[in-house]
Amino acid sequence: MPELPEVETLKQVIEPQIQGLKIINAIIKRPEVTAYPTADIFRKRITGQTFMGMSRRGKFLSMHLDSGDQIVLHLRMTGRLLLAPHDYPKEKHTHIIFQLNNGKELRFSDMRRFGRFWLLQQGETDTYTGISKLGFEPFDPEFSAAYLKTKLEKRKKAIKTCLLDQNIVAGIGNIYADEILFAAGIHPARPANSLNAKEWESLATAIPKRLSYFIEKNKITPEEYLETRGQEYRNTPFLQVYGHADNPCLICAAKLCRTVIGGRSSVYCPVCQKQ
DNA sequence: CTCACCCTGTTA
DNA sequence: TAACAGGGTGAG
Repeated sequence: MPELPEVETLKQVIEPQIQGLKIINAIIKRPEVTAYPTADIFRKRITGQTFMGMSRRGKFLSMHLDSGDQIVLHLRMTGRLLLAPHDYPKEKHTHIIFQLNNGKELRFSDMRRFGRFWLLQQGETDTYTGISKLGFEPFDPEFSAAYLKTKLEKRKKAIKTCLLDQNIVAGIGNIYADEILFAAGIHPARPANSLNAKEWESLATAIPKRLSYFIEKNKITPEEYLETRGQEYRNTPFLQVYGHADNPCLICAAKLCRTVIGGRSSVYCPVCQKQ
């Protein structure tokens, strides 16, 4: 489900609601969703701890606890996090329930079970979540056309594949890669080493611009979020190319094309994004 | 690089 | 019934 804007939305909705609440128990129904440590150690260690805040890095979400421990979560394709009253109907595929001291529960559900939790203990070096290998945040002041160019100008891979590489820029997924490349006027299959200076600039501008636009469009109140069960907080009506294959391009009215790049479905305008 | 895989549900 | 789905990893 989530790319950077959705994880950011999730953080903005959930963080103010759990701050200062204590975990009185954790029910881990599917032990495999805790990648590290084991479900039993995970549960014992966090029980009794208090949520201090949340932070996002790329598509990872970290929940900071009072001891300095961090619960790290990656939602992958279909993971969801929902704060609900304890008697609120449970989603199908609910795998972890954090029971809180105000009668509410923070619940993780995930139909495809790809999502993963880690517990980083206070003072421990993170060698397992992958966060330490991530590239710049798109909103990092050091992120720039020069950075992209330096990292990618020798690569022959399709530029879209490079945008999906979390170790270059963190947080871009399949939908927003297409939206970004459309905004930048760059064909998704262009080899990275074929981009010119102007195109690196367009890309470096489009990345934070498009992502912040979608963060804005995704804004949702806690009430709406609960009502839709955390499912529909991506504002698909604002997507310009993804999911619009065969429709007319918003700029030139040419028919949008669909293709597969790096095994991922890709939509682009054959006129605005020349090969 | 491509492909299979981890899973289940939805759509064609 | 099969293809496809917003992610990431590991094998070949």
